[in-house]
Amino acid sequence: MQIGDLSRATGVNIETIRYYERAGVLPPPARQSNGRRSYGAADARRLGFIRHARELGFDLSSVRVLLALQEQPEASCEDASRIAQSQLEAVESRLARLLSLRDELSRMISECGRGRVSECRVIEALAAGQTQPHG
Amino acid sequence: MQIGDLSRATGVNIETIRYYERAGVLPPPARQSNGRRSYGAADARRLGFIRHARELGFDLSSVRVLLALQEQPEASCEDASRIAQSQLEAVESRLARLLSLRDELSRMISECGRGRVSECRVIEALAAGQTQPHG
DNA sequence: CTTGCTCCTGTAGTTACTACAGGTTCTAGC
DNA sequence: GCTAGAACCTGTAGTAACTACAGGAGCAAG
Repeated sequence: MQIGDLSRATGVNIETIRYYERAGVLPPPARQSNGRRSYGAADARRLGFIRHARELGFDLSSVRVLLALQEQPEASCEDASRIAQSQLEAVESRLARLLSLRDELSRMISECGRGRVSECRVIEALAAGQTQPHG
Repeated sequence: MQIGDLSRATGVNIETIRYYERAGVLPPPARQSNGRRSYGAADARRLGFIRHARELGFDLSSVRVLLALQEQPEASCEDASRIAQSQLEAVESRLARLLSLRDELSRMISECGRGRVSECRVIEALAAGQTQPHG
């Protein structure tokens, strides 16, 4: 499998695959006699794992830890669970934040009189925010 | 007001204030005779506006547009409303995505047997994801 | 044998900052 | 007047996770 095939198989950009190799989450693959990268099914599985973890919001350093854990099946599961737990907490706090943003944006839009900017609630809402406390 | 005062007044990092000047969202301020930046109340208001917009998830190019609109009060409100509307849509889609991530993470964690990695549902859940379609 | 595709390396650009190096200026205390 | 230490200045580089491009090589088809 050349890099283009792996890209099509996994939906991951070619440049991103090479980036993952530089970043140390994909091992340097074997090379064909002409110097081109040669991948196998294991690489596709690993890349699929990485892609899914990234889509779940794990950063590459967490992915590295998860991959290392995966390679020692006798190790404890707690590290993986802890990473997922902290990821869940981050997701919960992003959720709470986004919910309040949605409310504020909805309110801004519904209050916009569709008149002149001087009467526009959108800009006023943004300007008003500066006096409110923020955590 | 020197840059440090403005920073304390708005809660925006000094380096970030200088960055905003380079990025063209804060106008280059007057300088004291010693070359130091000198700000007024209008700058603090503008920076508060920028900060609030950034907290709402607007990127700097949207902030630039909103600021430009703000400066021509005779213009139509529709541009501002449209920016807020597209922002709302982005927030809604991020919300939907995060909600499903939360469910998947919760499930992963609750199914983790807290045994060996070989039985770990967290890693398995990530590996399994690769065969599922993603939009 | 030329066109065009895929691949290679290496570097620079992206966003929104943040951090540092190396230098100047101001302020307070002695 | 002198010195220590803030606070400020410019300019550059680092961050994450890519993305894009320059410039060159190999390969397959017509």
